[in-house]
Amino acid sequence: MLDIKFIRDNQDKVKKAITDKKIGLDLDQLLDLDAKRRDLLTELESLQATKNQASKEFPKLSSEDKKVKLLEMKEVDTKTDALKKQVADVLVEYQQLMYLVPNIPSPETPVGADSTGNVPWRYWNTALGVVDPTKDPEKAKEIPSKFEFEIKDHITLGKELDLIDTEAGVKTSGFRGYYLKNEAVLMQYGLIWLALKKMQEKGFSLMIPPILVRDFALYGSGHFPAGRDEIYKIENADKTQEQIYLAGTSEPSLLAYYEGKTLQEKDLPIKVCGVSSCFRSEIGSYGKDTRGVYRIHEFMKVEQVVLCKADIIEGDQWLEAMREIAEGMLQDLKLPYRVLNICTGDMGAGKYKMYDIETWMPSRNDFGETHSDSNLTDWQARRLNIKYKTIDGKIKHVYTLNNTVIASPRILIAILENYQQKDGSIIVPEVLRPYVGKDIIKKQP
RNA sequence: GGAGAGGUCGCAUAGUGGUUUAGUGCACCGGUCUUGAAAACCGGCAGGGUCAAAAGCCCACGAGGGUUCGAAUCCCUCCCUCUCCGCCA
Repeated sequence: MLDIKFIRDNQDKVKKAITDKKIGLDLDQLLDLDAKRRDLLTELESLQATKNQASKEFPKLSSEDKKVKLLEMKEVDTKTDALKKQVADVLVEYQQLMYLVPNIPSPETPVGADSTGNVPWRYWNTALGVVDPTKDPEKAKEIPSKFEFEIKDHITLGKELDLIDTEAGVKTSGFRGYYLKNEAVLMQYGLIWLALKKMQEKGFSLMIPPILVRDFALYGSGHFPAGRDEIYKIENADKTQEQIYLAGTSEPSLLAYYEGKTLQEKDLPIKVCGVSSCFRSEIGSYGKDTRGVYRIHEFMKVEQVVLCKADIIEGDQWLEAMREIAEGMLQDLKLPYRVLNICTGDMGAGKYKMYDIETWMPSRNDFGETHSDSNLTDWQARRLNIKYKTIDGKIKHVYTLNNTVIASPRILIAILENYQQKDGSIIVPEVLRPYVGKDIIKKQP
């Protein structure tokens, strides 16, 4: 959500953001409603002032005057009631539109219609380290893993080594269901453990947040109303109960922890790290990535969230800091990856600046998204009413940022495929060996 | 599932129809004093809307309705929290 005053004063910027982000919103309609809202409120306020004044004077009046006053007030009440209804109606509509107004993208964000507009700007692998593709495009092409033999995809590897069973998963859970088995289970928990330890060392407080959430949390994070289809709604036997949802990430709950709070500037930044299951309906992507465990309905994720001062420079610094933490995970795992500057058409409505990190997945012969790093400035904080008091006593909304630390099993695709050997075995990444208890996963004879 | 008690500033509380522009304490911030700190004292310390801004005005005591000239206070509905009992990983 943006400040209505900002919207009024910066209509061109907002309209450009709506166009660039391809949001279905008529800003003029919102501005008309806003004007109407203010007119009605002014009118209502003057009626209320009349009423307040009359009530104060009432006890002092003579009984004759009281009778006259009562009649007058009845008229005021009638008008007030009618006006209140109008205001309420306008406010509902106004609020609905306000929820749709996108954040203004950063000056560094490329304008583009879809994922083809995203700009890769940083590549990495163990051998070459960081490569800047603008300076060294040939070297960037060398980042992906090379194989001297015909590779297998994670589905085949997972089946042969008894690590992933999608057939049984589909039988039990339906389309996109899966079972993780044996070393894959240990790897997933090892990854989560490593991620949590790293985040604690970086000064983040660890949380296991609720993933069953009320709708305010999803409105707050920006997943509602636009992304409603992505979210599972829980069917309650008791229909009178409040509707709850299965969140697709711990971000809504991590943010909702601070909903309605006024923090102190000295307590910022707040750094939290959540671990949770994540649920996504994947409605709207039925035909995409149907094989394996790339696009699935449930997975586990360690997520980092920062609440910082309302300062563009500081926000940018945290976006980079969180990107480095995520890169650190991939570097620990020695997996080749690249970082993309996400363009306007591929970023969410609330985002100011966004990076995706994509990890090399040999069977796709491409990088696949494994991390998503976003700065939402105060867009979420306005929805969630998360403020702080500055040292000189001003009230401002915090900036919020979030990024993946590790998401599994998607990252297992990269691990299994990049670490596969000619004989069909998989070398366990060094950092995971203590958790898996072996150096290599071989086919059982 | 049954019974009860509550929801007022960060926390704790006062407030049972008009003197409430919602009081007090703790915490917090600033100051005086002090070598520094503590203590004491002084001051600040409640959000939202309207407005270019300030003043003013309006709204806000869980939410929504109602009674009343007037509601934190009375009534209704809902939500939430806590306590006890029951059930339960």
